[in-house]
Amino acid sequence: MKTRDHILQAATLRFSQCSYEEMKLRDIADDVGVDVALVHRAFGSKERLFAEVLKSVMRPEGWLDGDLADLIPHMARRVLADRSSRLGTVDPLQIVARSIASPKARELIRDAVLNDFIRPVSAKLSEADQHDATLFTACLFGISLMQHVVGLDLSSEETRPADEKKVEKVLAACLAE
Amino acid sequence: MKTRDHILQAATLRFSQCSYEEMKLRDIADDVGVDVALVHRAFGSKERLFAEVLKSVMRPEGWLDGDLADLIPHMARRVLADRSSRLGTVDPLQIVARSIASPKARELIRDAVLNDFIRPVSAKLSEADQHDATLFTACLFGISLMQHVVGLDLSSEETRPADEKKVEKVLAACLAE
DNA sequence: TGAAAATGTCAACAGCTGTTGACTCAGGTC
DNA sequence: GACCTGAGTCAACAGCTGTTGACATTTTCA
Repeated sequence: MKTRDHILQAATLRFSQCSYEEMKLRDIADDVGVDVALVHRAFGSKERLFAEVLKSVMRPEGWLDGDLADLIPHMARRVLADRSSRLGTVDPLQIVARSIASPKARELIRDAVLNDFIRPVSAKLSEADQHDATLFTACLFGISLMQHVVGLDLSSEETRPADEKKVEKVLAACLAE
Repeated sequence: MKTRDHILQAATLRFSQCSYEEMKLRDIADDVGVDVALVHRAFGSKERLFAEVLKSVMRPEGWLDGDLADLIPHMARRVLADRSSRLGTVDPLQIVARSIASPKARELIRDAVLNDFIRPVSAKLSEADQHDATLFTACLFGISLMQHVVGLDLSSEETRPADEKKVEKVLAACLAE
């Protein structure tokens, strides 16, 4: 595996754990064991590095495959998953949620979310409605943000199944015509 | 009106337009027409200034007054309001949404949201459920974020009434038992 | 009045962090 | 061997921004 790939991998993990501003190139350099200058030069700039991370992570296998009926419970489960079951994994929702307010990252995220999430979801609707798909995405982001970034729990271990059902209902309400 | 109040007012407006990191003390100084040092000293630190803004804005008149049945349409309307109808106004949701990912602001926001929003909403529920109230808050934040920070529209002028109805349904689904 | 406290200014510091230029070194190619 | 290219290191720069100390000015009040 090339060093460049190691850098991308380390950056992806970092960006899913902290915001664009919090994420220092020197942290990645330490993770990989190289100099900061190399991290910078490998992608040209921090901004372009973030763009690469976003690109690689917004098209994962099975992200938006299959049916709407599968998508909703899948997302509900994912978004309520607790920290222990997410160790080491990378969640695109979290990367987006963490850096969405950063001026440098905002436009990149805007485009990625629109093209790689909202539009595909919209296309799955019987009457393709971008407002509905955007509402759906908004709620998903809000939940992910609250749960993983702010740290206010939306679910406890005991009530997990009922909580997932409720989130499914909320998400379904976004897409109902 | 004392200069300190002018500073607080300018800061409130600024924080509702950009994130904690983006908001520079020098901007406020220019707004008010004083030196940066004064802005800093008036509140002790940028962080304490933000805390004051948060405190002053999270207890506005009529924020959470009245019935649950009123709260839902009120929030639906507020969260879909377009830019022109919000000129000069300050929306607590936006202040929170814009800075929620900032490490310095995160804890302050966490406490404020929990104490001044989630708990009061939870108390209004027939069976006070904090998970439900948190889900409600999460969706609200997500929608506000998408609409006002990211800039992806959830509604257009022509479809406004129907869009508000849909958001009401989504919010109601969060609180249904 | 006169002292002291508050209000405010100015300039400079300090720390961080992305970025860049100069250099080294290994490996492949002619 | 000579040359060149790409990977990598090192040190330093540059710009920003919260913060602070020293000083000037106004207000307060005994």
